[in-house]
Amino acid sequence: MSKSCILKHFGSYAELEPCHEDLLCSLEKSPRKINAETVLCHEGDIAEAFYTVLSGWLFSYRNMEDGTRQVLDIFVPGDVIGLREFAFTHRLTSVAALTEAEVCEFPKSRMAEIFSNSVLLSSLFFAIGAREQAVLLERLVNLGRRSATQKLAHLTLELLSRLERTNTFSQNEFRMPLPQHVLADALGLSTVHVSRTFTELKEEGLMFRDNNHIQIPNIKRLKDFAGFSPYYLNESVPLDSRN
Amino acid sequence: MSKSCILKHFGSYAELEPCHEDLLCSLEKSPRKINAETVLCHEGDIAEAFYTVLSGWLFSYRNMEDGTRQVLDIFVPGDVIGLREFAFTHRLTSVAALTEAEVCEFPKSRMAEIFSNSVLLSSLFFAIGAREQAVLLERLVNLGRRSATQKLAHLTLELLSRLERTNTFSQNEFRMPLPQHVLADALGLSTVHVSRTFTELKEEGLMFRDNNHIQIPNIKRLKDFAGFSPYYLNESVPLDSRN
DNA sequence: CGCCAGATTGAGATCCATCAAGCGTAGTGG
DNA sequence: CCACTACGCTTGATGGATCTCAATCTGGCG
Repeated sequence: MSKSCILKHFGSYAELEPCHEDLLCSLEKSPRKINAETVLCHEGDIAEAFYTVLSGWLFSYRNMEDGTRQVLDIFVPGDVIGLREFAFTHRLTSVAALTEAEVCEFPKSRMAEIFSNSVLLSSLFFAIGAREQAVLLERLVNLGRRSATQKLAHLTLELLSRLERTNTFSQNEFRMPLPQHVLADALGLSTVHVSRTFTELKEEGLMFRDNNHIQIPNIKRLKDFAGFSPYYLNESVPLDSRN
Repeated sequence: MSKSCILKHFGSYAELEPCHEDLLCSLEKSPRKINAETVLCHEGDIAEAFYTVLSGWLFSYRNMEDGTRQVLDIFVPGDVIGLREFAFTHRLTSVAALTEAEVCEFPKSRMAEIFSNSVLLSSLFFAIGAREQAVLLERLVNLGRRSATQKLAHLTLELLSRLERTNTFSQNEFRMPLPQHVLADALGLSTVHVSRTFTELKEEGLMFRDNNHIQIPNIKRLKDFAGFSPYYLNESVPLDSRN
């Protein structure tokens, strides 16, 4: 976490040369701390910047008229927040922090520099947008055609898989700082049912949760159960680094 | 439909100059006809090209292990198919035609020409990707937090709104060539329930469907009912056309 | 005329939501 | 140190939305 986390993230897609690293770093302003449970931006705000996540977890959501809420993204270190608002003047969703977090602002207007100076970085940004789409797609499948237990297992596996990209840790346990009501709003369930679903997964021996700590005794068994295949997160076109 | 439909689509986002038009057109191969009900590509195929839709409707889907299916995109003339596979070597979904259709292949590898030759077109492609994300986002909200009647109304309004971008027609009726089982797979419902839902909407006087023909007596009332706001489809940053 | 796919309708079952109560832990103030 | 509170989680009972299975209907088409 010492250097720009975005470099680590981008570097996991393609070999970056110093000129690319300089350009990327020049876009990031100095990091800004956010407390847990605070809102970074509101739906409808003017959208002038992206954010890159240095540390901590955040999530985006939409508040519905009937008082319910839909959680749309969950952001972990290395992610870019708000890329999709490149095409919009206003924020499509609100964003709030789940834990204490650090983000770097990154003015939207400077994308033009990327596009005019580096084909590789243009491709990379485009690829990251494409990957975000793949994640949304998979979540659509999750909401549309899976049971509550599968939904919960699948989302957990997705997050575990995404964390493995930039962090390394024991494969079968990790910290997932999402309270049950956030999971509920991400999966289209009620918080009560999320609780029941966790106990069901526990009784099946598939997954254990204690105070935000997740433990998975047998990853393969859980993946089979949830219908999870990680290729939508990990397989990617190698991009060469000419320019 | 005489000229490239993609020009019309791209032109609706920004003022295109002749050089842009030439570059775009040079990417498109000659159109290819597809019969209704045939598969254009399969999940897992090598993904070497995008397609632009000249005419007709298509959809993308994922077949699940348990025999169910999730429909993920619905494509209408002017749309780009497969942009998100820029970052993947293999197709994430299968794509099939709903009606007789014409598509133009567009080799993925040539995106590099776009990135190196035109900042405007790079921005435009990026913006189109962002807009696709916004559509997926909204569909996530739809699946997660709305009732069956709202889901169906919302999807219909989305398609109507998207058609209005490139076509012009009477605002309160249009042809929507999606059989009920496709709607069911798009909304995470059973076909039986889609049928019931249509009759419910009919009884409420909100929406009528007869043989793929949709009629909406009072658009505003339906939008209120469905929680539909079109800003995620229509509002966009104006991009200037330098370079 | 018969057939087939799409659509409708009915009855019963299932999954999940809602409401309500209770539990445990962390924090707060007296 | 001890109420007191607040929040997240759990558990039970009940109801509702939607699914499944099955039968029927309709329109197009060979």
